[in-house]
Amino acid sequence: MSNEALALDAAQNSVDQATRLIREDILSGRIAPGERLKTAELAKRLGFSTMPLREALRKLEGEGLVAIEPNRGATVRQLDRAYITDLFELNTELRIFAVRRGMAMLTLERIRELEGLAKEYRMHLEAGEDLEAIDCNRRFNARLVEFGGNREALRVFLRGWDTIFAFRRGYGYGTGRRRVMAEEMKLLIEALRRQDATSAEAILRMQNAAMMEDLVSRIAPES
Amino acid sequence: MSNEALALDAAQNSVDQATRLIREDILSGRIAPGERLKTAELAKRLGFSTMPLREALRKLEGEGLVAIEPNRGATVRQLDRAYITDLFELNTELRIFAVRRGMAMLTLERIRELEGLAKEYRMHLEAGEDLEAIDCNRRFNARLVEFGGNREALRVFLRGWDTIFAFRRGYGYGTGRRRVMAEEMKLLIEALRRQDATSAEAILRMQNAAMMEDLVSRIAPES
DNA sequence: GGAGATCAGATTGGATCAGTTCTATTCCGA
DNA sequence: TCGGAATAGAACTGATCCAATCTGATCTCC
Repeated sequence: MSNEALALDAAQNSVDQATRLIREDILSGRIAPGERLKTAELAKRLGFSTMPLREALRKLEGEGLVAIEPNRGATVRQLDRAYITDLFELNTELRIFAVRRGMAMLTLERIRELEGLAKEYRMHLEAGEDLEAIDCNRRFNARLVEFGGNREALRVFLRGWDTIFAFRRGYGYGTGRRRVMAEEMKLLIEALRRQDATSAEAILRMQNAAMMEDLVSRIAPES
Repeated sequence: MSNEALALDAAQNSVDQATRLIREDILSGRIAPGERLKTAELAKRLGFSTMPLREALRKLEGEGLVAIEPNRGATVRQLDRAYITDLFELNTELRIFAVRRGMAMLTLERIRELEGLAKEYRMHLEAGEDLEAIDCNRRFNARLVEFGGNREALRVFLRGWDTIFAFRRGYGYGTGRRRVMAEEMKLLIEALRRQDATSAEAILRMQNAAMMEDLVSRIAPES
């Protein structure tokens, strides 16, 4: 499991280092879905022996990021349409769950933190800094789920989020949704301030519907 | 990821076979949480060389079942109280989500299938066949979540369920809840028949509260 | 000209081995 | 008798080797 997504990698030995490097390469899009991961090639590129890489690939197989077929080696896992939409829907549900559960424990400080992140998001947006905006969006939502207080939900959410974005990178982002997103953050925070779970849930569901439409339109009809 | 929990293991090579065997040993409780998994010992017991076992353990590390510390080897992951309760709560939420989402797509045939499983559960209960009853309960709930139509939710649910039960095995089950459980299955099915999502959700939440209380009472106060 | 067999190169799978790190016992001194 | 250090053993880590398998290209035959 991605304990490392929360607590950082110890990464003292080659296996952990290699795992982290390959994982980053996949999630950042430097290695595309479907691409083969040959141990010899990775060994040369990353400077390890093939042994640690074999173990690293197995670990990533366990995480679901790569698929290993007997005698054919590892490939970056193909993410089909159903998988991505299921993942996305699940993540929306996790956010709603977190908001409902965390509403009572929300402090003013936490709301301010979310406001800060929303503001940062708008700034990056206006400056045209796409990558920073995306990262900020991730931090906003991760924090939102974290305030729900269920660490397992957060773990599942983060893995899903990263996988979805690794996928979207290949298909491009919809820039049209960006400004709406900033507006939705604002509305959500207001709902949180009012302790209005119903409104918050409605906002998240609307957001889900819009994002899902955008997502599906980019994916080939059947895959 | 436990693709194998859904699609069965191909298991042509030693690594996949070893992974499956060790996973079963852990989830069935034959190997206790915290116990060390020495490659040499496993190699002798399972009849493989140490090489495939190293990779198998890495894969299980990715799945979150074992923890590997540098130069100290693998141990069955320790499941603390917060982890288990978070997992349990998440699973309840996933069931509620599945019921809400799957309600509209419920056919009479599916409801009958659930009824069949509920009946089987009662029979095993009266016959005192605990293990069969537990397995039946798992199938009932897995089917319930599956009818929700979100395969990712199902995957997360199953992994959580298996982990929780691997944990409970060590602390013993509450036999007092058994008969209530059978009653709750019945009520849930009735609610599904009436397309009454609100009732169904209420039943699941009540069940969650009762189970959680039972669970927490068995765990040491702090761990 | 196309389909299937064949063969060489590339890649994975499993095994063994030396080096390093950790663990647990033992031994020595206070 | 207790505490700490030294040591011996066990286990893990990383590297290399060889066999088994796959991939892709060429060649032959229909």
